[in-house]
Amino acid sequence: MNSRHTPFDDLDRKIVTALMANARTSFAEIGAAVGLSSTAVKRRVDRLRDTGVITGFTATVKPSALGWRTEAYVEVYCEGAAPPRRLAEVVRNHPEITAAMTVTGGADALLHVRARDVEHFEEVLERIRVEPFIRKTISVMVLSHLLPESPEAGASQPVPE
Amino acid sequence: MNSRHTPFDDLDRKIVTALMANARTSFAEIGAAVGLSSTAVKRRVDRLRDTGVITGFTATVKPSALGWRTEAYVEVYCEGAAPPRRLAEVVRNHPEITAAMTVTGGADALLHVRARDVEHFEEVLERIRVEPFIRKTISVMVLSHLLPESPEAGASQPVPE
DNA sequence: TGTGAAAGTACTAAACG
DNA sequence: CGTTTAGTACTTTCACA
Repeated sequence: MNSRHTPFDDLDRKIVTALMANARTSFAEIGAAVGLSSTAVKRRVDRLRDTGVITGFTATVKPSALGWRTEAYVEVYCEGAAPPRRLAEVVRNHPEITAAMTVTGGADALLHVRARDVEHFEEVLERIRVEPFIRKTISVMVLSHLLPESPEAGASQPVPE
Repeated sequence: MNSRHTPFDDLDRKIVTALMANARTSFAEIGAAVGLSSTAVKRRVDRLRDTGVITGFTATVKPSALGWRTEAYVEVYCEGAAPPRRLAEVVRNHPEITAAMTVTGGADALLHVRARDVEHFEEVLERIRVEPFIRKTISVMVLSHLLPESPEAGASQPVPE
């Protein structure tokens, strides 16, 4: 996971693009497309993983198929100066939070939340609101997607239905 | 891509979880973990792909390593009733938009935008603002992440640095 | 659905330009 | 960095319970 500035050439770009399109493409097939032997491709992929450019390979799944049918963004307003370290701890306590970041604008942080349904979402919101530092939240529910959803594998684990 | 309600048991859940953790795990290894032969695992994975539960396999990449160093959410306000169909067309014209959805609240839509830097982001914003229907935008820049970033492979293609 | 066997591929490491 | 070679492992199809 060495994140130093290693050179990153056109071949690497093409390899990364191929693996993003299909993480199970064989090294030989990638090699044929970029003009390299399969072992050379493997060596580059190993290096891209070591340097932290490629962080993993994941199956992309339709969240609704796993039982996550409700999605929302929650703007979080904190008491006084919000220490990002403490906020990060709070965020990790709630598995339904699939992304969280500090932001510019009126709110201190923005959370992306997935829940089974609206009832579940309300329960998550209540849990978040009683955390220390949290003064106020404003929720924006997602109605429909205008682009095909990106994987977002990290936190969307299957839920029992 | 048949999205019918096919039964989805514990075995399927475990297989999906294993493939989300590592899309290159062999069928034999998954089988050993869930108590199935490799051929049985393959058959289930094939079915999960056919039914649209698993939509693909992708490499997860650190966006900053590909040259995307600026990230923002853009709330979009439209003129009159915003037709989602037309909005979807607009959104597809800008490759920097990595996610887009209609939402509740004051705004009509929320866009997730990635750019190389602030200058590039400003250029994207200007392009979006001159689209028909768009009346106003409010940008929220992402400062830092409180959770490890999820893949989001879809639109983050490598950019030349 | 499950299993095992067999054929074809792919992965990986080693040796070398 | 690149290549080829060679052994091992994985995938895939097929026949069958």
